[in-house]
Amino acid sequence: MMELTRKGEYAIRGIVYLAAQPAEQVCLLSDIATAVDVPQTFLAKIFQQFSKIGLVRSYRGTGGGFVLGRAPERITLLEVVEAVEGPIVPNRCVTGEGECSRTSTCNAHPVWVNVQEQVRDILAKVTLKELAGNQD
Amino acid sequence: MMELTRKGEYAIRGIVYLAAQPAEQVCLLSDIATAVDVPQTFLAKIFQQFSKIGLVRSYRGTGGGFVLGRAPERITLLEVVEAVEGPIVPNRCVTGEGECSRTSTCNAHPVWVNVQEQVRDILAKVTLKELAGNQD
DNA sequence: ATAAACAGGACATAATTAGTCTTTTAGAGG
DNA sequence: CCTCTAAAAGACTAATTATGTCCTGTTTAT
Ligand code: SF4
Ligand code: SF4
Repeated sequence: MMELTRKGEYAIRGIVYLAAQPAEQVCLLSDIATAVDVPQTFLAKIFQQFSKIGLVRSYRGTGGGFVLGRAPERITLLEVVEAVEGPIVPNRCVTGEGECSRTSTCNAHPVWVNVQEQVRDILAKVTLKELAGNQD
Repeated sequence: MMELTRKGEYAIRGIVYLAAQPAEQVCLLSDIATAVDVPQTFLAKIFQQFSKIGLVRSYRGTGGGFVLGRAPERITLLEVVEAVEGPIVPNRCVTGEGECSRTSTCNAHPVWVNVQEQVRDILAKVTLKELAGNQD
C-alpha cells in the first residue's frame, strides 16, 4: 500500500540530478537518463510534465537541454511528487468531491485527512537543495 | 499516489461493522456485506484473510458467521490495513531488502523512512473501538 | 539547409485491481 | 446418517493502471 510508482521515483532521481548541477547548467536528457539509470524515453515524458508547470525549463535544438526552473531550495519534494503522481490522496474520500456518501458520519474519514496532511507536510519540508547535497 | 485500494476500504468498513456489534454477536457475511455495501464474494476473501491472522473468528454451518477476534479497543487500524494491503511501504527502498543500490548514499531514502513511520504511527493509534463509536 | 534536441501522441505489454464462479469442507439439526 | 447452512479455497475473468516504446513534428543554433 501507498507505494510510489517508478515514474515518481524516476522523477525524483532526474530532477535531483539537475539540482545537483551548477546553476543554469543546461543538461541533455540523454545524460540525465544515463546518470540516474532511467529509460530515456520514459524520463522524457516526466520532464515534459515538469516543464509544463515550470519545475524545469527546456531548450530545444543544438545546445538545448534542461535547466532547473527555480533555485533548488525553492522546489520541494512534494511539488515534484505531485507533478507526476497527482495529489496525495490516501483514500478516495479526501479528494474533496462527494466521493463517499458516508464521509459526514464516518469515523475513519478524519484519519485519512490526517494521513494526507502529515505526508504532505513531510514532503513539503524537503527541498531539492537538501536532496542534492553532497553528491560528490 | 498512496491510495488505499477498494479492498482496503471494504476491509475497514466490514470489520468496523463487526466491531460495532454487541460483543460475541455472530454475524453472517451476507448481512455484513449488505450493511456496508460491499460485494459479498469480495468481502468473503477479505474476511478469510482476517480469519487467518486472528482478527476475526469464523464459524461454519448453521448459525455460523463471524465474530471479532479481540476486543475492539485492542485492534488497530494499522493491523486491519496491513492485513489486506500488506505492509505500508511508501517506496521500494524501505522494504528492508537490497531493493535499491543507492540506499546508503541517497538523501531521499530517510524521507521515505520517515513517511512510513508517521503513517504507521497514525494508523496504529486508531482502534476499532473508536472507529465503531456511536454508529447509531 | 541541416543536424541537434525536446514535444506530443499513438501504441504495446505486463502487472495489479476488482471482482465472479465453482467446488470443497465443516458444523447443526433432525 | 442425511441434509441444509455457511464459510474456505481456488480458478477464472474483465478492467484499469503502470511501464514503457516508437514515430512524427517542432524549435533552434550553426
Ligand atoms: S473512510 Fe469513511 S468516508 Fe472515507 S471512503 Fe471509507 S467510508 Fe467513506
Ligand atoms: S529514494 Fe533513494 S534509496 Fe530509495 S529507491 Fe529512490 S534512489 Fe533508491
